[in-house]
Amino acid sequence: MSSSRERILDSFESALIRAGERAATMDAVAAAADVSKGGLLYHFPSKEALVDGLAERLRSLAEVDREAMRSDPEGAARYYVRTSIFEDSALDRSLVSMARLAQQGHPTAKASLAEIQDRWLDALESQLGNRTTALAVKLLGDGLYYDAAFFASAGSGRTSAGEIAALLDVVDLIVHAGP
Amino acid sequence: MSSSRERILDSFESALIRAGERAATMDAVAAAADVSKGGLLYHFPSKEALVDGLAERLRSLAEVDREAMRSDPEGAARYYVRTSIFEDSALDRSLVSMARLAQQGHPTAKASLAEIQDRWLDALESQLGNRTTALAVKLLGDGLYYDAAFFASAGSGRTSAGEIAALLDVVDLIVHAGP
DNA sequence: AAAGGTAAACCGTCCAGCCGGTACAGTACA
DNA sequence: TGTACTGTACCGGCTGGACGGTTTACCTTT
Repeated sequence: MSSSRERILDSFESALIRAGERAATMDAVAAAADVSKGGLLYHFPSKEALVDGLAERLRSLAEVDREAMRSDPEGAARYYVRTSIFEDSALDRSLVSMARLAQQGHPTAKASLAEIQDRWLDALESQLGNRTTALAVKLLGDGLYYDAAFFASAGSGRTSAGEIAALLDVVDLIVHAGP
Repeated sequence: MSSSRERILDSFESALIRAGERAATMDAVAAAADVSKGGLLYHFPSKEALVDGLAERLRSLAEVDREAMRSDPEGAARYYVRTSIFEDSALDRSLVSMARLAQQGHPTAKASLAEIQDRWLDALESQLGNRTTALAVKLLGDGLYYDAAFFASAGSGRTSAGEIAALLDVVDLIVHAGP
């Protein structure tokens, strides 16, 4: 079985995604992780520590993703939009849960997300050679991502595979038009 | 002075935008609206009623905006992206505050937002005559909007006016390429 | 015009319950 | 013997909501 520490972080993420920050209480997380409250506080002495743990995990996952984006055979732009459909990957979950915290005004979460966003934009720009093109591609992906994150539990799969394919054509159009 | 009812709704919005759902307590809203807690509960007998009040206001603001979009001289696509920069309008505030609630898993807020999103997409599609083009334009605007909503209090004006202008060129490109 | 009535628009306080966190004694296992 | 917990009991602070007044505005009736 995975370590208690990881299980706790997973449970914290799940609670955040499913029901928001308010429902992600220490008691709820401990119960979901099959750990006593004392056990939870042994690993993470405060809720802030729990958030820090999540932020660190997100940072490393995002770094791996940026590397994958850089070396994707279809190019960074297509990669970014293609992977912007919410498919419940470790990165997706980490990102959405951090977004939930950021929306509550949590400073650590906000800073963590802002940093990651900037790095993604930089990575796109360095490959596409153009700030506007990079921004347009990123925004398109972000729109897709946020919509999915918002309505994840509602109408599942609001954007179909066919629509994504068509959208990728639009991405090609934007990228090729760039100087 | 504006009516207590409107002032309460405004205060509720402000609290949600500035500090998230958790900080938007009944006490805080009452204090900000310069009304006693009893007075607040007179107008809105529960927190749910407060959300309903916000949802209704959002619905009517969104309807006005769709009408403006339909008849904009520059076209619906440009209008949508142009107005996706968060500029603290009544609609912006209403939308962001409802998004905060939706992120907390609030059913009314989720449904309200989902409905509005669909209508916007329909309005874009009916003018652009193409689903994919409409979706691309909408996602671009959504990305812009969500980013702004997330980092509103952080780096103010993360997307400059010049970048918006360049982005609007990209919008033209997408729209003209459509069949 | 004075008196009386009434309903809407509030005020201030109290309460049960939940939340994060503390404290600590005990336990399984390597 | 130390590490990694469990379980329980507890606390202060905050939250949504209930509730019983009180003020204000506007009629009627006399």
